Amino acid sequence: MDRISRSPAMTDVARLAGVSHQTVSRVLNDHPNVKEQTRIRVRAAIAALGYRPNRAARALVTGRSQLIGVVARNSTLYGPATMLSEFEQAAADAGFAVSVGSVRELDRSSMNSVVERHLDQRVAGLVVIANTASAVAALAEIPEDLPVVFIDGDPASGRPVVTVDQVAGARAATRHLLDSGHETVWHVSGPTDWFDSAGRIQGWRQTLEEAGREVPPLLSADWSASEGYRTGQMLARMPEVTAIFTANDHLALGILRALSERGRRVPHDVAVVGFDDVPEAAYFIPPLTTVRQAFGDVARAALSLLLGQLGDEAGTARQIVVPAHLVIRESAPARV
Amino acid sequence: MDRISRSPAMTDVARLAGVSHQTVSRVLNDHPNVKEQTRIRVRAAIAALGYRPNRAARALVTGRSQLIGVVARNSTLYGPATMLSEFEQAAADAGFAVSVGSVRELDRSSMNSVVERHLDQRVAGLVVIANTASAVAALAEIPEDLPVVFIDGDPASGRPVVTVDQVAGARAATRHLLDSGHETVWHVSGPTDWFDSAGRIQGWRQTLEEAGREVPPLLSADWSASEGYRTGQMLARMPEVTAIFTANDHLALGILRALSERGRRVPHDVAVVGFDDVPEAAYFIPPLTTVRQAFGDVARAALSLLLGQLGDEAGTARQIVVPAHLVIRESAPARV
DNA sequence: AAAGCTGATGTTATCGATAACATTTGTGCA
DNA sequence: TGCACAAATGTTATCGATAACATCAGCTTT
Repeated sequence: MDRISRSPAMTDVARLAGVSHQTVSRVLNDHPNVKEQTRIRVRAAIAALGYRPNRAARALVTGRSQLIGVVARNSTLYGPATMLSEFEQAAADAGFAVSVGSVRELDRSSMNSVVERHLDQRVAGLVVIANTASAVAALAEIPEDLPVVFIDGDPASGRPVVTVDQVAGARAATRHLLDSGHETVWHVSGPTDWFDSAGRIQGWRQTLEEAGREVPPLLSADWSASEGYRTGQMLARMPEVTAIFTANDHLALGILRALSERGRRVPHDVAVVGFDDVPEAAYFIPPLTTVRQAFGDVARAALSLLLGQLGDEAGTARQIVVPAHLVIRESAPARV
Repeated sequence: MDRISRSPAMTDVARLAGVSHQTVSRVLNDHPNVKEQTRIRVRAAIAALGYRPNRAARALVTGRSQLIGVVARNSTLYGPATMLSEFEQAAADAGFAVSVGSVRELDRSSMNSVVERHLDQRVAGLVVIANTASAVAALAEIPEDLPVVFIDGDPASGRPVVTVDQVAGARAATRHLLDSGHETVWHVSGPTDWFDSAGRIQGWRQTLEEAGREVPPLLSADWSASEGYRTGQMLARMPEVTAIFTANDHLALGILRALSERGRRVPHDVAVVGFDDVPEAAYFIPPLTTVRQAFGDVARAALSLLLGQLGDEAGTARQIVVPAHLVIRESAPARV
């Protein structure tokens, strides 16, 4: 009766194949000591019944799940969303499922509750998109023995980290503007407590200093078009500003609008370079020169670092840096 | 020895509290028949040990997991990404974890493999962001008895569906343009096989017909700024085009650029209305009038429909429609 | 030919929870 | 006072897999 409704278990397969359930388990786990003929018979029984191993039972006895938890602050932003999607694909290929845990704020209690939720599920490992030092600090509760990989985290934390080479990206952007003949480059950064922002600021400043140029005051904003606009309104009134490097494309969008309202032409009067290369950056007015980050590579690198820890291979890399490269469009063309 | 490393189980709590493990289980599940004093003692033991119930064990014996699978096509787009994030929050509040499964393509085999992955995990239910009829068709493999909710799916499918009122949104947009004095409104739609596109087309067409206006030929594109630009280049050359309603904000962005290049002023020469209200829409040049969808409401509605099915309450709603409303900005102001 | 492997398979214990049933304790009422 | 019934708690079976150990052929090896 209830045999029909219940989904088949290993013993059902065993009965049909005329073997013990342990042999079925061996076939499933590719254990060598199974006769080829038996293996085939078991496989046939599995297919016939549409058998599907119960992960809960497996997790219970082995003590490990095939689940990776991802903690993200705001998976609505282009970067995190892309990363999450890419990561899920990579994890699936490696036989892992991905459980997400978004958090609205970075305070300790929200972070802890997300981590708790993941621990409840007995995730095998955690990937944390931790953009700020405070996020890293709020994660103090993560047990030492749980494998973790940080994306964009603090390289000095001792935990494995995957980062985009923000410094090099920012250098390329700044260099490009100087090479186009600008005297100096202004920078509108993201929130200064973000690692990403810090790297971009550093690359920008270094490049100016190495070229012996004046370093204008740093302007910082959140990542939104809205703050870009407000900052842009100010910059648009300053005739000495001829080149602006912004920490992301949405800031750049706001700045472009402020410049346009003020009648300052881009790139003729002011050149603008963004960061991210969101899909629509090519259709801003004018099309945006920006720095592209290889999010797919970041996701795959994070997975490989995590799998390295799961396999307790002590010798795996602790830090991976993924390059960023300049994409030149009209907002800051190759030459003025 | 190994007591230290192993995370505490229910029996450990029971021993410390001086009760049986079953009593611990009762406390955990808020069973009424537990003396208050015992309850307190057990709670204290739980806290003291940092005990955390093993979901795998629970899932094994109850036969149901506290896991909801989400199938999304492209969680990088603003809509799906926002929805996913909101959904995760809502699910967490209800004690459910969320496992994501993205697919790059909508073909049958990718869809099936995602569903398989979720079934392997014994998800309690599935939420499918199925934007096209083909996606729904590709999901034929979902077992009849697995609770499923579609977001943006086909209302005629018989499965519970949550949709945004695309028709009403499109009507509001079109109506607004007509009210501003335009003779007719051109529409650049998304891919015509998307339910969203179909609803928006329908609302647009209805409104024009009811007003006795000429219905211009339908232009359709994918959702990208890139195709918006190409379509915009064509529209910009047609002096009779004075009002354009686009199926999303990124298309609108491409069109704005094409119009700008051609020297057609927005909104003076051509008014433009988008759809989505992405956060940066207010900073397009000019700021975009658009239709906002309440993605958070969609996510919560989907969750409630799903939980309704899990609780086998037969009488729950089968379809929820979430409103959309017009946000007026400069690309199509209140009056010309 | 007996001892000793090794490969193939089966048996039983186990993970950590809930379900079902059993037992003890407590309370109201005739 | 004692009986009936409810409340509180304990005992044992169970879910479906893997781990550990046991068994049993069929081969070497000396």
